[in-house]
Amino acid sequence: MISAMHITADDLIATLRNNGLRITDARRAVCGVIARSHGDHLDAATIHNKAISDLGTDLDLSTVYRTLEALEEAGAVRHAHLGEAAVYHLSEEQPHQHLVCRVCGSTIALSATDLTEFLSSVEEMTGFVADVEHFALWGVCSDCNSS
Amino acid sequence: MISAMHITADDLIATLRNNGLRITDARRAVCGVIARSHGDHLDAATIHNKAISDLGTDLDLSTVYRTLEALEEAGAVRHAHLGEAAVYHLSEEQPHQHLVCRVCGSTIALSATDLTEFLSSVEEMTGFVADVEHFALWGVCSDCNSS
DNA sequence: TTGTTTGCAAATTCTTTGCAACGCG
DNA sequence: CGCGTTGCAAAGAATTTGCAAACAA
Repeated sequence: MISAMHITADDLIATLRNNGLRITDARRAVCGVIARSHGDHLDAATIHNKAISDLGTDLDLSTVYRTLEALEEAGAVRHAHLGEAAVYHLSEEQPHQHLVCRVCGSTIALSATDLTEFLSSVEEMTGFVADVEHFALWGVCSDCNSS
Repeated sequence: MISAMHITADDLIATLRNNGLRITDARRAVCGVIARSHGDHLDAATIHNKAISDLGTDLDLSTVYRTLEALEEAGAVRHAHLGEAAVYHLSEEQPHQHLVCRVCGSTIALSATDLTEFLSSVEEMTGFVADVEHFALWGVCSDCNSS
């Protein structure tokens, strides 16, 4: 199993191995980038770039996608849609709702505990259990609103 | 101005005209489809197909995109992201949050009045004014949850 | 007429897939 | 060694763009 507090690249690699997958340099690199990303949500292109510079050698973008898919299937990673491209993050991260400003593009993270009441009332009304992480909330931030 | 209760194709066409744009068969057709869509959120491909069958003649998809863009710039139409493709709807529609089930793909609409409390608390905490319409809320519906 | 729109084809962006060569276990 | 992985190149899906011909005003 995985330690709950701080996931390392080795934890992710162990996850892959435990799912019967082989460990390669490419996968080590992607796991390293994700593990270091704590808090950040990175898109495939960014992960790709970081992995290449870590690795020193080239690495195909499709391999990055396939590794992320494997990690997601293993339950260690999830993806969200905050804008154009999908962004990836560790699943153990505390759930939070992203608020993306349509004017300036800035992103605010709102802890899911602040949403508890809202989410239970949604569930009560509809039976729908929401995953706030997956899609951002679009709107206008206070800075852009006041100007 | 536009009547508040029920927007017609002519209203949309008038909006375009008032913005200095010319009225063409293609634009009339797209406006017709949008005006009839009341409540539905249609993607570009669907609007394209409906417009072609209304029109009887062919119509390029890029023209549909350009017309939708013009209507959006004029403020009469907005788009949202509920899944893969963008969906378009009249801006005068009552704001509602879409709940999209990640398992079965079904969509529930939740009126924004049910969200009022939530939205004001978000605004209070962050100054962020949310547009619930733009992104769906992802999750699992009650049917898929119970099975 | 004249500047706007359209159709067409091609480019873009993000993501997925087929396949032969490669390499982990 | 054998089968899972990779790189590469090509396919895809949604959307955008350049351009010459067609058209509204």
